[in-house]
Amino acid sequence: MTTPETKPSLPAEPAARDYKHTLNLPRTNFDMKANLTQREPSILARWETHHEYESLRQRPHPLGKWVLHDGPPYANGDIHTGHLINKVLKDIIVRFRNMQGWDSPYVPGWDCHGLPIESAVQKELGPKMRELSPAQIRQHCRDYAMKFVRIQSASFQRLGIQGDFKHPYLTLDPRYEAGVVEVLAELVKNNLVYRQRKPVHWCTTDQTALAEAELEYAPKKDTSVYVRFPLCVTADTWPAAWGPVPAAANLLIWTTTPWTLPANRAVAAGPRHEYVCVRQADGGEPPLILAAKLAESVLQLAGRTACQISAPVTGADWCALRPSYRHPLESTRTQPVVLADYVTLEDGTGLVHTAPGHGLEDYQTGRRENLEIYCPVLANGKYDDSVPEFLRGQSIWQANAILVEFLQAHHLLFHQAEIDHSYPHCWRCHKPTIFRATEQWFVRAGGTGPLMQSARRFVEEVTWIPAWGKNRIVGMLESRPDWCISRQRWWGVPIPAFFDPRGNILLSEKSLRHIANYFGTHGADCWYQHSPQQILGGDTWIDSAITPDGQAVSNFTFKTSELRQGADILDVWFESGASHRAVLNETHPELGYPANLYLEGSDQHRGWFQASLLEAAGYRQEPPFRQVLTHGFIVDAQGRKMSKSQGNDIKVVDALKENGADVLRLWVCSVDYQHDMPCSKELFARTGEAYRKLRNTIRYLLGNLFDFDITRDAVDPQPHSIDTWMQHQLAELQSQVQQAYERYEFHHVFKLLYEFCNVDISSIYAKAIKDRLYCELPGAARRRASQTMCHRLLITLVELLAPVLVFTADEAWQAVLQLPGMKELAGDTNIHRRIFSRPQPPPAQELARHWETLMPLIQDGLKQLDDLKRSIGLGNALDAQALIVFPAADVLAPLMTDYGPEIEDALGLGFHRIQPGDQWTITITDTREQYASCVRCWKRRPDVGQNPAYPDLSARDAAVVHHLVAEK
RNA sequence: GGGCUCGUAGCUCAGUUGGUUAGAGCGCGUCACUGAUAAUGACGAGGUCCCAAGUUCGAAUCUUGGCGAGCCCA
Repeated sequence: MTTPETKPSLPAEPAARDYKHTLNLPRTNFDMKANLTQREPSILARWETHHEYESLRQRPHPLGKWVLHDGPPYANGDIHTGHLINKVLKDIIVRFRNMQGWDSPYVPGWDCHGLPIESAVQKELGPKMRELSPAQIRQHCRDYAMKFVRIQSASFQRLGIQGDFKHPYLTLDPRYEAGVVEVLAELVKNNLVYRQRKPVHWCTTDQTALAEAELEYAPKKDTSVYVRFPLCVTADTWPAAWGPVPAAANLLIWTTTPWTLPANRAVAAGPRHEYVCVRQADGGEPPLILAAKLAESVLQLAGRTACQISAPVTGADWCALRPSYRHPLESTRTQPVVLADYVTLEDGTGLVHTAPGHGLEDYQTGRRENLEIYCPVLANGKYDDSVPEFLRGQSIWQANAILVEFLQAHHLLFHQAEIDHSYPHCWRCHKPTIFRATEQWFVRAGGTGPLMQSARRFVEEVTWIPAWGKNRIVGMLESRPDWCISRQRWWGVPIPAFFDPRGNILLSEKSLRHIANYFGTHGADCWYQHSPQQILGGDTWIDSAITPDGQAVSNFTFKTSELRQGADILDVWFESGASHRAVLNETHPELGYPANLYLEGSDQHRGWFQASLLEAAGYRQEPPFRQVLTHGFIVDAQGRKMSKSQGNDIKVVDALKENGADVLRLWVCSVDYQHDMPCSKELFARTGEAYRKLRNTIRYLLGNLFDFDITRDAVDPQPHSIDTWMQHQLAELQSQVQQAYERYEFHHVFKLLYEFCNVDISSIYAKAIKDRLYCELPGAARRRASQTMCHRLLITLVELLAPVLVFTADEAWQAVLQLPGMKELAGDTNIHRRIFSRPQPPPAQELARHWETLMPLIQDGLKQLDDLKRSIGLGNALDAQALIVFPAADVLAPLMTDYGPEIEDALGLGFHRIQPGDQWTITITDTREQYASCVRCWKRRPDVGQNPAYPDLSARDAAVVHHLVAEK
């Protein structure tokens, strides 16, 4: 192809060459080489200067509003392949919705608070951090977050993501923070928030709560003890299978943390495990109760032998009798044996010492069984005064030895051993951590409460794609406990509770609404800088109060000068889960509640989807989203997860530099995102090849339209032509691609378009129309009809590819606008502001059916051509002819004078003959010895030289050239 | 250990309610063209449908059990 600017003026050469100038060879400025890495940034710059996003918003939207609400990525680190898949999928959706005629805005967001940022800042600051005030620490965190918002925003835009990047939503925006507190106010209003003790990881050296991410696991030596807990033996709690009711018996438990024994409040048994009563050889000792499977090994460990083991009873059957025991350290306390699913028989005795104040599972059992969440350990790791006297004021680390001594003295110690196990340590001081119950804020989200009921109803009202997403979230809701929303950190939205010196707490709907307003103006930082008087705006505040024992009191008068602010912040999931309020209603009210779609990785069933659903269920009548679409995770070429430590991760920034955004976007489009997606450099390279095919197809179409003015030259296809076949294929394609978009099946979009370019256009159609495009008179109806089809193909392809290949479609559209007549007709100077063209009416079904007869014939012809190539070295199909035999009675028989030339061209032959007969056959023969070759069209046919004025031309070419000469 | 999910040519994907010899495109190999030219066309070779057992006249498809992988929990 030559570009329009460069018309080579060849020197006078042999006559054969001269005819080349009489051909209509393709011309275009649209380069074969994409050069995406250079071209894309300049296209972005043009969109920016022309305010394309804003002008898209102002375009007419016949279908109304359709909102995809962005889940906020965490403002930490460069973008990775997870961002790539997520953001590109979102962008494809938003763009095709806009092109369908919806008003589909996109407001990107960032999750800016939370531990990872606080930790990163802590690492940067080092020991210096301890000298900083909370407000100063928060400022560092803010700077850190904003830096990565900028970095990620630039990367997203470089990927061609279109949206309101000038006005993103940020969870550290004061108005967002206000929205979060508003949601809290709604939940408080509906009595869904309470305060209670719960065990958290605790460092007794730093005297602080720790998050899971702040723990380092290291080997630790501990004393493990097997302890006798005296069973309360009664006839109706003693299973018959265990034989005669003894005078006394002991439960045998095992623990590696003897210091938690004072806080024991239950013993847990597994419902399906079997328990037995073991009577020992040395008669004096009361029988022991433990799991049947472990009985022998435990006795052996202690060097004992059993003389009699009873029949077994399952934990469930046993607990149905409501057995109880006496606390080993306080014999007046009677405590229950309860069931718990997590009891295993891997080690221990199958009976688990349960201290709800010192373990998460224990805590959950405690909540379920209404046990006291008892934690006698102070922040510094020493016992308080509620424990037996010999332990008071002792450090728990020393208490182990004291307790072992005590147990031994009271015949409660069955056996002890030293063990070496992996144990959590504080990442700062590297000392062992403990679980310690502290006061935390909760949302009543678990169980069967009203919030859960509402959440379950919401789940039914939402369309989950894929459908199993619903199962997944239902499963999670079913098993979830109440939601602990407080964290003992700095970087987040404070839980704005005030405490008076007597422990009364101010956290009411009224106070929260007031504070939300205050945060909205001053930002949540004011919590650490302003006094309660300033915040509450007066000397007294009359409101409901929560008393130290958890009761609600109304009309309580707080003296603001006496109040101090609580130090807890909200769980970041609560923050992002509030975006349906903070963004859809507060910071970007143009979006509106609810959103049509949330789209995130499948991990968000537990994360953002659930947080959003639960919060909305606490005070809304309608779920925050109508559809939820999930995608899988990126894995490497072997299907393993990507991780920096394994070194198999792909850097998006590098991949961008190597391939360009459109290739990465095409890759996202080409994979079935509902499952895991393998990703590697090689796969990007492969996608690059597919990209080039799409690009070249567009280039071919453009090149053949250089002299075609759609407003003047359009000609409907002749019914019995390959154009009509193409029109049928195109109509089919449009309907299938539209359907695939609507169903979010983008890999089908890709496959449909790619195969269409490869097969329908490149292999069949483009080949068949070459002769008429190149050799006929420019204005010949046959040529114009094919150009008309090329034009339709071009517009349709560019439109259908536009949501995916955003840069290439833009570039192609600019070339389309340069075609004759297009500027006036198209109107839209930007493809991305267009609404999909309505499909041309498909041709009559019978015409399509004709080609079902002809295509196999063409296939057969190709095979014969290949055979001739091998057997007699026939190189060019133009040196061959076809004899087409058709059944005389076939419906196609009268049409064969039309279809004959179409078959000739579809096979790229020089000549053909048609002949009635019994059945369809095609016979290809070599004509090199038979006919002369036309020097213009290279077809070898009998009519070459027919016109004496042009002895080296075929009849058609002679006529064309004659006409061209006459025109001059 | 539990919940959800996946496993079909080298790659990306189709395979309807079980039904002939499991398909497509790309890639690969060979050839052709040199007027889509760092492009294009043709032909060809590629599969233990992850494995095993079961149901059935018949299984890629249904059941069970493994193996491998991912996400979320414990």
